[in-house]
Amino acid sequence: MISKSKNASLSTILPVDSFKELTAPASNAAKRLLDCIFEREIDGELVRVRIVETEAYDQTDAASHSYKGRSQRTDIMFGPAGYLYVYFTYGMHYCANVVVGEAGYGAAVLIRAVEPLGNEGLLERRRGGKSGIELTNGPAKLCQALGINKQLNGHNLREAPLRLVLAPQLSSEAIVTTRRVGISQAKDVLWRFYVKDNSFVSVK
DNA sequence: AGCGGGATTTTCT
DNA sequence: GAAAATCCCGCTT
Repeated sequence: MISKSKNASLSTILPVDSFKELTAPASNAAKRLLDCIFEREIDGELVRVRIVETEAYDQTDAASHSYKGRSQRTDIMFGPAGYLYVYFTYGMHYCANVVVGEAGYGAAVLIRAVEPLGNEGLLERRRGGKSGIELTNGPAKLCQALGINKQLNGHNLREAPLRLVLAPQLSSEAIVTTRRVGISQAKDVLWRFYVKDNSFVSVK
């Protein structure tokens, strides 16, 4: 039971929701998420990975699932920041996004690549024997490696079995900005970001 | 090293 | 009915 102190201010008692830093536009949050950590519990084991490549998608952007408004599929994108949006694509693959921005604004950041921080044996098994950068250097690859599927759509990233832990903002000199991958609308928008010189980045 | 096709389901027109 | 925020394999240079 937490008792209320007479003297302590409210801000020292209540935990700060760090996900409020994931503000719109989605491009802002996409840069903010570089270098941040996912902690995934799977098969009773813990795997930590570092985000090294992201893409921004928001409702002002023709390439975004949220562009044409809320639907059954995109509903989670219009919720508050800090939840997972998982979609299925090309008949085979899942892709993972972090919902960003205020509730009511449809925005999310696609996680395109992560760098494993230990326990790579588990990832290798889930990836059918692949190893090294092939474990997680693509949006569907990292979902397979981390066991992310539609069951985790709408998951709160403050909770097990998949937590997002924010790291300090990466310096702008360490971030490369480019066009997004695999889209046909809004091709020239520079909303893809990755950690400079990181070998896990999917497309250089 | 680069190109082409197949896998296979959700979503919207 | 077609396209899709992809990946992998096999064939050709």
